[in-house]
Amino acid sequence: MVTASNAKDQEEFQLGSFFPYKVRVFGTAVGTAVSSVYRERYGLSVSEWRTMSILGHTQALSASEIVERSSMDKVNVSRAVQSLRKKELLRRDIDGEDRRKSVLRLTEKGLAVFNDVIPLVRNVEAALTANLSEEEQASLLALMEKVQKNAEALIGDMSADAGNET
Amino acid sequence: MVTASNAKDQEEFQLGSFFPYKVRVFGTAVGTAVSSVYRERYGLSVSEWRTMSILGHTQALSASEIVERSSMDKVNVSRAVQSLRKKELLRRDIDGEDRRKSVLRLTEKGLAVFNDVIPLVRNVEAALTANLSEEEQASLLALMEKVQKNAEALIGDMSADAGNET
DNA sequence: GACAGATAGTTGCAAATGATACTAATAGGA
DNA sequence: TCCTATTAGTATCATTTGCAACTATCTGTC
Repeated sequence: MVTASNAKDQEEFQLGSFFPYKVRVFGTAVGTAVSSVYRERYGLSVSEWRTMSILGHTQALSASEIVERSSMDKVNVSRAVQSLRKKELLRRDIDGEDRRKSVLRLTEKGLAVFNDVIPLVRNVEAALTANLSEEEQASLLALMEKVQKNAEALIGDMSADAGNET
Repeated sequence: MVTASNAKDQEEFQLGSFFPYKVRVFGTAVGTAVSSVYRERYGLSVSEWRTMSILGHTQALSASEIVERSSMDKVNVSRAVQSLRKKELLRRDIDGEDRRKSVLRLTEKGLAVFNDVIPLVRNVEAALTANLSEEEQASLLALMEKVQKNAEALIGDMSADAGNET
């Protein structure tokens, strides 16, 4: 038994019990369950849905304000806006004060779609956590947030390393 | 106060407190933290990493056996295999009994890469849950699994509805 | 032993995502 | 006023992913 610990460490890696793998599978399942609702009904992508749902209640924001609230980057938002305009769900005007800025709002059609989708996604949301107690739901959210913070810290570290060797 | 409940339901949708949105943001952060490790070091994609890690310890599987163990579909696996072969990290032979089947195993080079990456991803895994107690980790996994089952049930229902109207 | 179906894996096309570079407009000095 | 740096948003290209159709091989039945 000379080769014990070292060889074992490497040999026993099991994808199925690897935490990040489980997270990804979990996230994909949840994401698919929700997004297929608005995809099937209205052909909306995730970015489009996010954009709509942020505009839905606040109305009239610029693209960069949407970026701030949606964890999407500006490229993503720009494409969602284009595609929503093509579908006539969203209208874009130019800010009078600053002509770089857009003023985005849902059209009536867009608002109608949004209001139609809301109860559907709310149902899915409810079904996802139906068999969890209030405490469990709160705990799940809290733990996810904690892990997410750790992940973001790691990502930050890595890009810092990449840019800067000092 | 005539318009109370109905209007409110629709108006108050907040993306930031929408459970599936939180899950997606969480999953993306975790996924990015891990995959950038093997992407930056060896240019491996998630599918490639999964394929390697399944072959790593069991050795010599067919593509469809990888499909069963990886929550990837066969297209995904096929492409990962191609790309790993191009990098000479994986070797494919043809099964003598059934010439449709492939026999996949890591090359020496592939095994070396795999063994090199394992401690790195293990570190990330540890860092992600460093500030969670054993109980919290167990609870997080259990709750994710519960929600995931719900999500899979929903997805199953939806595709059943789509195919079949009776 | 030939033919219908099932199975293993591949290919091609379209949508989605990420990273980088670019254009247009504004702001802040000198 | 003019010049540089910033900011808003768009365009470009490479990767990734999903879906559907396709090829090759095998199995079972007649």
